[in-house]
Amino acid sequence: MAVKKTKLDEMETVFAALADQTRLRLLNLMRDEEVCVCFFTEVLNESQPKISRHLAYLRKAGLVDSRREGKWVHYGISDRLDPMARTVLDNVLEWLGSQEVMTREHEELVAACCSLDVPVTIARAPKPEALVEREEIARPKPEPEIETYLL
Amino acid sequence: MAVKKTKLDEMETVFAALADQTRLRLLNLMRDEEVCVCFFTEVLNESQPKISRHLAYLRKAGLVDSRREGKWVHYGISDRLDPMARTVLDNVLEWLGSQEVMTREHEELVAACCSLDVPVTIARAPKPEALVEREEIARPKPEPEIETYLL
DNA sequence: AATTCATATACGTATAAACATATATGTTAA
DNA sequence: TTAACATATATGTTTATACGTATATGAATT
Repeated sequence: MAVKKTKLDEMETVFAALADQTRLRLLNLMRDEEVCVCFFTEVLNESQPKISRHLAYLRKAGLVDSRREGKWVHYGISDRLDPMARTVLDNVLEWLGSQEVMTREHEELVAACCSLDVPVTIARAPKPEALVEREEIARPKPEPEIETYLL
Repeated sequence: MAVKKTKLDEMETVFAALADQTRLRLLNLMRDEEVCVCFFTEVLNESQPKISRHLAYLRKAGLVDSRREGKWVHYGISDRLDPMARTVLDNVLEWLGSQEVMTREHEELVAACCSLDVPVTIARAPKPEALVEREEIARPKPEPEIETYLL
């Protein structure tokens, strides 16, 4: 016997999910696309259980979806949101994006994806595709050309 | 020694304020203009202390302002909101307005302002101006004409 | 000044939520 | 099968929050 969830219930749920700074920071990082848990943990410099718990909260609230890829789990903003919730979430991301501190954290994520010198915890983790592409565009790898020349 | 409030703090505060159904219902009623506390209590059919407490929460969060007029106190949406918060709140009101239950509650407020047969608790309370004007436009009073005719 | 009316706040209780630490669970490699 | 890696969940503690009931506070009337 499922309890019917009203729109007001949904509103309360969505705003409760947004009423926490750690969760806002998580949403900021996954603004462009899904991100692996280990990257959240690394960039936000928070404990793994804490990050995991907040991600679970966001998922239960319906704001994000998760996908497992072997040992790795990715979280991204849900593409099945109620239009109203989607609008509010867009507002949130814009508000976050207007803050230098949040912009900097997102840049740290980008840096973590592009840098070759990263902690072992994320060294082998699957990187967000869009950010990896940015790497290839911004920094063409010199190694392949050198090797080809030697051959 | 005031603690400096960051934008992330403000976001958390705003969304925490929105994360309660009673408070959402209150915002819905004051969407057009300020409303006297007694009308909130009457229309939402909730206890006075409960209403008062939630209004205080909204005021502390900066979403609403209050104004005393003798024995009566009016609450309305603040006109000094951060633009980002304002955008979110506008979308909240739109989300609320899309719900039949919320539309009906707002209509109850209008009815309470226009009806001549109301509980003594709000019979003498100052009515929201915009809604009163709507009364004059929508329902011209027949009594004044009858009285004038008798005279 | 006492009384009435309108609203704010106090008090006690129950529930929810955030957190650090510990541990369980799921996947992969050896 | 065991061990390593990545993530989810359990546990105990602290803090915040919502609520009903009671009371205090502020304004107006008598």
